[in-house]
Amino acid sequence: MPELPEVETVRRTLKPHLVGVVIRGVELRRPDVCRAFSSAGRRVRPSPALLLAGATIRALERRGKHLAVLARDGRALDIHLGMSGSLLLNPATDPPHAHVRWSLSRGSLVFADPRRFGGIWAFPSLDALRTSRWTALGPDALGARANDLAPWLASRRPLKTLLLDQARLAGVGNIYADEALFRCGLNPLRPGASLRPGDLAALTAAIRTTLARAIAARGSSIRSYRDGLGVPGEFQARHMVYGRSGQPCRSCRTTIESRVVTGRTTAWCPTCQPADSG
DNA sequence: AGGCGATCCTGAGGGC
DNA sequence: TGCCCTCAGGATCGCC
Repeated sequence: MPELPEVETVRRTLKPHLVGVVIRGVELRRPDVCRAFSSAGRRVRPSPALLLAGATIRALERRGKHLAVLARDGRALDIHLGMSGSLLLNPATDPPHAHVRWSLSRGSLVFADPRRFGGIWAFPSLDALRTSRWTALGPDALGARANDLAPWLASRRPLKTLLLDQARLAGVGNIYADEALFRCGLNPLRPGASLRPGDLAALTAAIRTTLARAIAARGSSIRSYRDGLGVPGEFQARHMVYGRSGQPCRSCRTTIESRVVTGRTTAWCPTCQPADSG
């Protein structure tokens, strides 16, 4: 479920409640959603200590769709919400599939993930996290620059595929790829190599604007997404193409088309995003 | 290189 | 009511 705007919203909603807080204990109800590493980089068995038991939380950071929880003593967690994951502060009752629960000096934090495509990666240092889990991530999409997209001009892959590639640009998923392409009028099936330099600038701006507006609306709640306090987002009401296949374009009334591209349902307006324009 | 399908999972929703 | 099928905000792996 969560792409960059949702993860950023979780980060922002949790931050004021978590920074400076002490983690009293960690309950690993499903240890298999956790992967832990030693300072030598070796895979080790996850334990409460590796999942920040006893730590004071120093900061929450985000890169793409990854959320990092950093402790004052250096320990670091990388949390990925996958398709159905959530991080909830002080839930009244535990949500279904609550796999990890942190007891805090004030309250508690729960990681739940029904489909278990997400998970928690524990590292002894932020450096270890950055040089392993985050090393293959491209620049964060929220600050995308035209230069980041320049290599796309040499690719024959469709724009949709390029946007989903986290190694090129980190944070864009299925919703915001389609929404950003609509915003700049580019057809998702066009190869990167068909773009002109001006298109790169327009696409870069569209990515940044789409993500920023989605964050301002606190993300998109299609079915299950909630922020760190359990509140749904509101950006889904403003989707122009995602989930609107067969409905009239909100700009020109043309019927929205859809097709599977790289395994993901892709929606676009054939009039606003013509296949041959360029 | 890169494209494709299968795979990891559970749950919601539609059709019958 | 129940069963079966399809689909879902992600990412990885093996195979051509």
